Amino acid sequence: MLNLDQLAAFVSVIDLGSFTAAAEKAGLTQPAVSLQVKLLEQRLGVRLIERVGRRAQPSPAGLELLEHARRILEGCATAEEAMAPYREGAIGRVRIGSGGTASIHLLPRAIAAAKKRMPGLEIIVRIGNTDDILRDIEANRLDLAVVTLPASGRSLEIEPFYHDELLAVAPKGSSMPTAGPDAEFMRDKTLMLYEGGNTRRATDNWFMAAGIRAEPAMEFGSVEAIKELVAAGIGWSILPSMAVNGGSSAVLTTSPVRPRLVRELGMAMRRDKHLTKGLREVIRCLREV
Amino acid sequence: MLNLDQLAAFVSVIDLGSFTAAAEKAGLTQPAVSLQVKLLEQRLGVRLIERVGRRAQPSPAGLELLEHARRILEGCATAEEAMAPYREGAIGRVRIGSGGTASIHLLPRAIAAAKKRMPGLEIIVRIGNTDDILRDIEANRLDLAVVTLPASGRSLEIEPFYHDELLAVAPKGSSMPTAGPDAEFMRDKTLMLYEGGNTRRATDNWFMAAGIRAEPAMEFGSVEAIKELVAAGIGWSILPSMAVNGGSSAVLTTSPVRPRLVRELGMAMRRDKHLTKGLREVIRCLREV
DNA sequence: TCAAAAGAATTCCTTATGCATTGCATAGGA
DNA sequence: TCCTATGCAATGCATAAGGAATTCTTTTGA
Repeated sequence: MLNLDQLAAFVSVIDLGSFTAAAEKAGLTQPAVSLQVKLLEQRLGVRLIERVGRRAQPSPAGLELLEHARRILEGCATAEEAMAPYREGAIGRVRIGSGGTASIHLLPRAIAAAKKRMPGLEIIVRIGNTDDILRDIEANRLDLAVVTLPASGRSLEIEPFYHDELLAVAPKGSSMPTAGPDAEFMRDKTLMLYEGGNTRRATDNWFMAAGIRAEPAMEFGSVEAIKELVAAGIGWSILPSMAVNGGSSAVLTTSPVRPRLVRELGMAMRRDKHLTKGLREVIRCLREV
Repeated sequence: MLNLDQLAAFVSVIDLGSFTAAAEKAGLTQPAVSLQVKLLEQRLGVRLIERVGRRAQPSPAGLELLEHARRILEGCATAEEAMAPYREGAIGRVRIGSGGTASIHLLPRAIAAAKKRMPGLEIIVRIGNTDDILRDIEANRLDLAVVTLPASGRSLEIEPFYHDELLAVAPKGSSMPTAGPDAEFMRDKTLMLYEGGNTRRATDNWFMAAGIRAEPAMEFGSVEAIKELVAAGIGWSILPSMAVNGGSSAVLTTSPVRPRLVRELGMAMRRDKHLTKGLREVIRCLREV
């Protein structure tokens, strides 16, 4: 393999016309530079510098190598410069996987905060179900997951960071028990439940605890669609508070259920994940939400 | 100053997806490669490889460095190669790719002529199909290709240099129309055609022009094999004249077909190929064939 | 001003070892 | 029966220490 120090020494000698001068510039002694050039010549099997009289001039081969060498050295400089933004943290990429609800109502805030601190940060959000996302985390196709707990995986590290209460949601003006509706109360309603993995499981368990089996009239994969349906008076639902705490109070009536029902969101990463500046920033912003 | 060994180690690890594999390929131990990459990362102040579980993947920064590194390493290879013609003693080496027929009947003459002028010239011939050879030309694994035209490639320069007529070939003593056999005449014969890319295509077109679809009884990848079969009286064929103009007139009857059918051979090189003395010589001898 | 030789310093590689992840096997629970 | 959990062997990378090789400096000569 060629050696960049040797190439640089060679170029410098030609440019300055002297081994001694090149040595001085490089902070070395003259014999060191002589040796570098000599080794390069040996390596290529070609005489590169004609030591004639006082000035060091390139041989024909040296002349041609000069062009190549300059290009190579310039390429190295360019490469080094290209790395600087990454070092400063001015550039980076964080790939986040998340369920649909969090993507809409929770991530944007965190992402906005992170972007404010690191404007060059590139953030990619992939929406999917928990299993797929965790698989991508394990395969390092994603850097960070935001999922509803519980979640497991031997190579994963999971950090709960947000409690989100599930609320009973009814059309505007519906009568709601003051202590909050319980399972008994809800069973008579036309129920539309969100067909998300852990969120749905939590809901089922809540009914189950009261000895009731949840029998939703409809199941939807989209919280937003359910909100529309409830607002239209089709029926009731139980939805994450983060999804209904926006401007929807004008068309929906919400209340905590009895006993209260909370789902926990967590961040998941590979245990051995290397924390880049950008990733660290995003995690910090998520914790602060 | 950056270090080419480190860059090469880094690229190799990414390409092979493993430190251990890269080490093996480089004839080193795994810790050596780990160290190379680590030093490179320290030097640039950036994480380059995500050691995720069992696989090694490039980080965003690594991905960008990868492009630079490849360019730099290729530049080094080019530079080294450019020095070869200046090297004393070794006159050079020319790597030629060619189809089977040309390799047997055309190249030897040209090579002999070149060797006569430059006795020290080292010549390597690789036989293969046009696609593979052109790919090797583009990748600079070959210096010069001799292929049947048409051939194309963005980075290739192609120079036609030889017209080779395709002849009808029959067992010795077969009656041949004086004006030469046409497609109509040939269709009744037991046909054995050479299964080469452009040569075969030219033959098909010749039949097609007469409104006849070539229906060979057999197809062979070897012209020599077909000659044997024709000589044994199995059937007729249409073969490059260069393949049957040798000592085969004792066992074969040949004739130009009507209308005449000619295939064109060309030389192909990378457009930016540096012409060494040896390469120039070989090209000259090929033109003179 | 450059080249050559000998000793010194540094770099780089190898061996040995530890830690983490992974895949498979076996056992337990819904 | 299927899914989940736990233990074990295997694999791959990181680290540390010793040693080989390279590369530098000093000195001297042309």
